[in-house]
Amino acid sequence: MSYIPENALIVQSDRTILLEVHSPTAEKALVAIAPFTELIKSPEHIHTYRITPLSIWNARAAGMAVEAMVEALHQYAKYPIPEAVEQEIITLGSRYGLTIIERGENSLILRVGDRPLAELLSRDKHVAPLLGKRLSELCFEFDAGFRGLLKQALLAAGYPAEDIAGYVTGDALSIKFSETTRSGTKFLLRDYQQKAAEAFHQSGRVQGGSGVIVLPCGAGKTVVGMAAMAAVQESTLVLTTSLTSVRQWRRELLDKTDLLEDAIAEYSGEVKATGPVTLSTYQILTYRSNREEDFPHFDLFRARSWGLIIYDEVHLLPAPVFRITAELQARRRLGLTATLIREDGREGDVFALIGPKRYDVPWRELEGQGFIATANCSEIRIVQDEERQMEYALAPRRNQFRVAAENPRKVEVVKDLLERNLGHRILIIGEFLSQLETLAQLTGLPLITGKTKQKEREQLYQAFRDGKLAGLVLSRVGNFAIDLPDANILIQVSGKYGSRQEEAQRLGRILRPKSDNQQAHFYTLVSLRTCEEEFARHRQLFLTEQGYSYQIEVWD
DNA sequence: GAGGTGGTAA
DNA sequence: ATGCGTACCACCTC
Repeated sequence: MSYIPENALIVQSDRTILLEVHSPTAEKALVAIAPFTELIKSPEHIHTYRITPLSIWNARAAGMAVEAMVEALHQYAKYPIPEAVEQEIITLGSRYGLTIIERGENSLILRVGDRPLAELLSRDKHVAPLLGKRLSELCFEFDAGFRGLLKQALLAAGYPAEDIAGYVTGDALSIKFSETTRSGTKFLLRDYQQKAAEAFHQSGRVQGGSGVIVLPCGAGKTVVGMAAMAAVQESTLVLTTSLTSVRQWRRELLDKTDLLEDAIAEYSGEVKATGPVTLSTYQILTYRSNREEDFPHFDLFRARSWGLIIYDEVHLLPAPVFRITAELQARRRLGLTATLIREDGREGDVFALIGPKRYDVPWRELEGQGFIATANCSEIRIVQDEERQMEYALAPRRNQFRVAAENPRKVEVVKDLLERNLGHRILIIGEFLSQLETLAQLTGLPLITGKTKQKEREQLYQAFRDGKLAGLVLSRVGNFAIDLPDANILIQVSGKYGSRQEEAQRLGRILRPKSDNQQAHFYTLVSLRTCEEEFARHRQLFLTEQGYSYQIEVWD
């Protein structure tokens, strides 16, 4: 058995790949395998990647040959590659492109690579009903309305289609980036943003595109969306998760492009307008007054001739929107996200209906180039007063978490941290309103909760942005308020059961690059000898998996 | 602008 | 691991 010690990879038969970070060939190995694998975790010494059918097909869609994938593994593997893994890459990888959707004279055509597959598919339970007349041994005609459904069915059958049938031309829209933003600073599209937009616009064999761009939080996904709009030059529908996000898009569009106010419309609960560029939310689209009814706001998709539909945070796209997207396959579609992983496991629908992954950049790389900040994480463990310990011990189990979370001694620690980080931009985030109210009072910082009026929020954000406020106290609104500017210290006084999602979002808050190169710091406060410790362990795991270092301090 | 509904976190 | 209970969002109607 051959063994090459200087190689960085260990390929295992469960389709995971271990990468030894300190190996001399680690960097090259990573570049070689990144296109067809997914990162699972990245603690300090060994990173874990995984090969999945979708990761292989994404690479194929990006033009990577099956042989190149196998070769990458052979070249950098420390031990021989398990036969099964090589076989899987070859069989799955070579399926991509065996089915092609193309434009016929009056309809769409499914072209199949070989006869056995044509027979197989024409008998497939889900594929067959969507196919129309068989034009030849290898070609089937089908109804253009089934384009999305057919791609879903083919993917489910294990033969993802390459769709080169092209797109309709939407209403023309003139949009370009401004050289200077309206706020007066010089605007330059970053290299990776440019590449991402190009990868989208020139992907596949047909000009213009469909697909997903994956970028970490804070890397400027909105800007990439705008670059795609500038490339397409047709009217655009932007779908987002929240109103805040809608407003953010509007602000960014006005700030960085030559679009005028009137060209950008908002379709929301408040205003139902459409324009050459229309911004809306998933929530209004999925609204209906009762379960049997149709979705009244789906008309928005037909309101204009959209040349491009942008799905912001595409990993959160709700199921009904998938359904309508299946009918909109002739429109260009761009998905933006920080992660392709969906909680409901419908990654395949994103692949089939929005499109393959067209571009991504590893977090580390952006960190290295200074586009997102590096973060230090500390956990501060705080002893409870004896009285409090008794209260904790006697509390019914379901209340214990709250007792621990609201440990009054956390206030001292917060005050100390405020002093230690004088002059920094500080956010304090917590779970329980009563605790946050106390904290706000004692620190003299303003509190923002769900009840705070939108207008007041914006004023406070602005004051914080201008440096007139040293810090803000936030309830869970802080998880969503994406327009919070440049903070570099985040203090988490209580959190939900160590929720990973929440942790990631909150961490993302402070990952925007700091002009003065200050390190971002994430503190989380935990009461000693309480259930908070367990949740903390959870979090440590998460942080280290994500490649962040953390320290523990004890406060007593 | 208030108050209700139904969704989400996970 | 899960899920209780709490908090929040965005929609609707009036």
